[in-house]
Amino acid sequence: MKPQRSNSRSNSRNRALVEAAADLFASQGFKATSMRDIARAVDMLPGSIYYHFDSKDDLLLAIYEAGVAQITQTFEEAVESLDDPWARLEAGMAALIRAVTEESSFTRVIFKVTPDEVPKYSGELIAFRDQFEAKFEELLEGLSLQPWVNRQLLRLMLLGAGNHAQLWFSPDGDYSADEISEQFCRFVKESATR
Amino acid sequence: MKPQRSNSRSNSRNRALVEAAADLFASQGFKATSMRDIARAVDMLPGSIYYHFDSKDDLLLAIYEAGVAQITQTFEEAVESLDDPWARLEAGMAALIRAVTEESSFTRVIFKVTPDEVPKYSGELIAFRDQFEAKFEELLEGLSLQPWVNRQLLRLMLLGAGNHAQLWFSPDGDYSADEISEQFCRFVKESATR
Amino acid sequence: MKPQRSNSRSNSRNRALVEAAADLFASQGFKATSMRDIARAVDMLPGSIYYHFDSKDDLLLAIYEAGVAQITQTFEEAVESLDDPWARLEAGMAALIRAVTEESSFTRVIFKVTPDEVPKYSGELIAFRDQFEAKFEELLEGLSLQPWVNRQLLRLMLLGAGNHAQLWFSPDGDYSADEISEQFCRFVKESATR
Amino acid sequence: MKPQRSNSRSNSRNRALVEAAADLFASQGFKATSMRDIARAVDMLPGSIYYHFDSKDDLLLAIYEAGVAQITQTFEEAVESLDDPWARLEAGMAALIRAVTEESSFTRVIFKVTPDEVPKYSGELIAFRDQFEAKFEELLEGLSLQPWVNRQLLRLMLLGAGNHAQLWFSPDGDYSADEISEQFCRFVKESATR
DNA sequence: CATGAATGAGGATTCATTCAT
DNA sequence: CATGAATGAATCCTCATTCAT
Repeated sequence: MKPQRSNSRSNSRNRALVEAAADLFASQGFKATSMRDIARAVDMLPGSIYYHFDSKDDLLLAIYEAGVAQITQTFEEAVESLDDPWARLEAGMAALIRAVTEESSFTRVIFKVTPDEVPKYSGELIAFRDQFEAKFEELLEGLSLQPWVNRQLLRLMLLGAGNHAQLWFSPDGDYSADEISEQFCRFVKESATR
Repeated sequence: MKPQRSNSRSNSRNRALVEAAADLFASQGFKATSMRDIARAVDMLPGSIYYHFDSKDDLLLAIYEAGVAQITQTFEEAVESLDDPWARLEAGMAALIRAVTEESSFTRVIFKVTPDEVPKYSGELIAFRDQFEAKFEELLEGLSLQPWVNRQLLRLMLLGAGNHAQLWFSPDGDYSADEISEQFCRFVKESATR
Repeated sequence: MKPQRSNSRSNSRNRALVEAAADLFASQGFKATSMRDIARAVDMLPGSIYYHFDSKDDLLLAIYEAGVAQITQTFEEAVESLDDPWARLEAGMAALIRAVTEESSFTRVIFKVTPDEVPKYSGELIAFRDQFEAKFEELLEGLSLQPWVNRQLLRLMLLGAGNHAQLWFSPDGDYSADEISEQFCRFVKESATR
Repeated sequence: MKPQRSNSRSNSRNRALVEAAADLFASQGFKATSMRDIARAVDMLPGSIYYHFDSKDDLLLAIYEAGVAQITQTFEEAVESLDDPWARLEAGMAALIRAVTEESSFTRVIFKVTPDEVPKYSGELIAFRDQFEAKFEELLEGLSLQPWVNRQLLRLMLLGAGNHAQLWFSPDGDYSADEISEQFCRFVKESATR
């Protein structure tokens, strides 16, 4: 009775829909955004959204997917041309901060909406997050560090610090994403390399 | 016309009410927790809650207030007996991680529910948060650091890293709050001092 | 289990209670005024009102009773010293307008709150209203009128006109209750006599 | 961001909805009528009403609008074929009495529900009322009256008398709207001319 | 005389969702 | 592709009232 696999025809309206939803989820949160809000933003009726997506949860899933794809790409582009592991870390960190703040709302949704808000897909959402964190982990692998350094905790510290920027970063503020990244990484570089 | 300091009589039921609400807000989030949920948890009727608090928002305000009081106290107790600035930082950081994770749900609410979820009181909630962050800032003032260190960004990094622990920390996990704090602070200490 | 006949001990608090309720009923209406509103106005708790009155409806009943007593007295005082039937009509009409507007809120309640808002006592309330209207009717009996005049409709016209003043009369307006009454009565006098 | 002229699609159900609401508002009052009551009357669920109207207040606004349109039309039809100012007054007055009593409940709502019951729209509601009263005023302008007559007070007297009929008029009673109007106007005509 | 605490029913409104057209 | 109309359950909250103390 409902043959399609993951109901999301990709045409112009569909794109606008996802973008509007991402904007709203990123700025107000998932629960606080209603289907009405989204519909209004794309000049549609609430019911019409269901032609494109089976549910609000599915919409979020699509946004997460697109967001991870995007941040991964941004991340890789920032890093691929660099050889020095520390330069790569710094570039990656800067990409994270940008993703969490300025960049498109797709990426911001990933860090704003936590998987446990959508039990139905929490597994998938966590998987998407992990997918990105794995990229980040790779970055750390390239570093040669002092024996006292716990790589897992280092990763968590940097991720947390970067993530947190979404709460205080302002494009008009005193620091750019690059400057912030440089400062954060310097603590690690100066301490963890003899 | 009637002073009434913000409707919240303090007796046994009232306490249970706030605690139940804090538990739920901390674990499910503010929006996702209904007054019904809270009422059920304390075996009350939803309407009865309004004898104790004027609104759901006011409940959150009370929790924030209690949470900040508690974390501030925990924080100060952890730090006051210590003289060495780095030892103080480490102890403070550990207190933050504990507050964000194990400790009573009151403190967890502060880091889980963001002020912008409650427009009516966002000002007050931010003030409560700042109150704690000021304590944290004091800690950093005691440190003598290299000239390249930006104290503001350092504070933000540590706060973010600690804050983030709420998402991954597990009391049964590989590391204790103390161990995590020690690792985080070591990056700073080893790099930022001579 | 509840011996008292019409539960309304008359002491100071009781008086304040009825007055506050009358004020609120007169200005906001019966349905729109909550027991909480009334309690707040006399610095009591909502539950405490029930020591004095058995229900909100009973409160209204008491107000109606007091209101009718008062308007009747005002009315009689205005009229008793006069002999000329037309002068009596004019004075009575002026008393009505005052009752509906400036005078204590007790009388205003009678003309603002309609009996059908309180099914339980609608009979009693109507009786109270009739009690006053009877006074008004007496006034008309003294007049000698042309045969074409229907006394019942005349009464209804004057009552309606006076009643209506509650909606537009202002103590700071262009006309006093006396002037209004004089104008209204003049139409009747000039046409209905010889 | 979206004009939307005030949410009220016009089709069959919508019409039934407004009519049912008008009936209930006219007979029980605005505050005393719940959305549940209205929904039950049209065999809908309470929530469904909100597809057609944004709020209970908006429903009242729509009814007022329709009511004023209707009474204005009735009024004009009654008056337009007549030339004699006194005949016009009498016809207009009769139309008012009918509007307040027998006629559709739309018009009755205007005279039963006072603007101050709905603070949000009290301005608009007053404007609607004024719109009708202006029609009534025009009627008086055509009359040549004695110098002692205050046209404003005359208007208020007639309006009040007519308005009041809603409380006592019965279609099965002793008098028709025409008879009542004739009697009321006669007082004015006989006194105020020559 | 009154309070403190609660009840239970009902208030308006919002929600994600459905489905015939 | 989308709408127009509705559902049903849940939302926060307010109500008049009760009753042990």
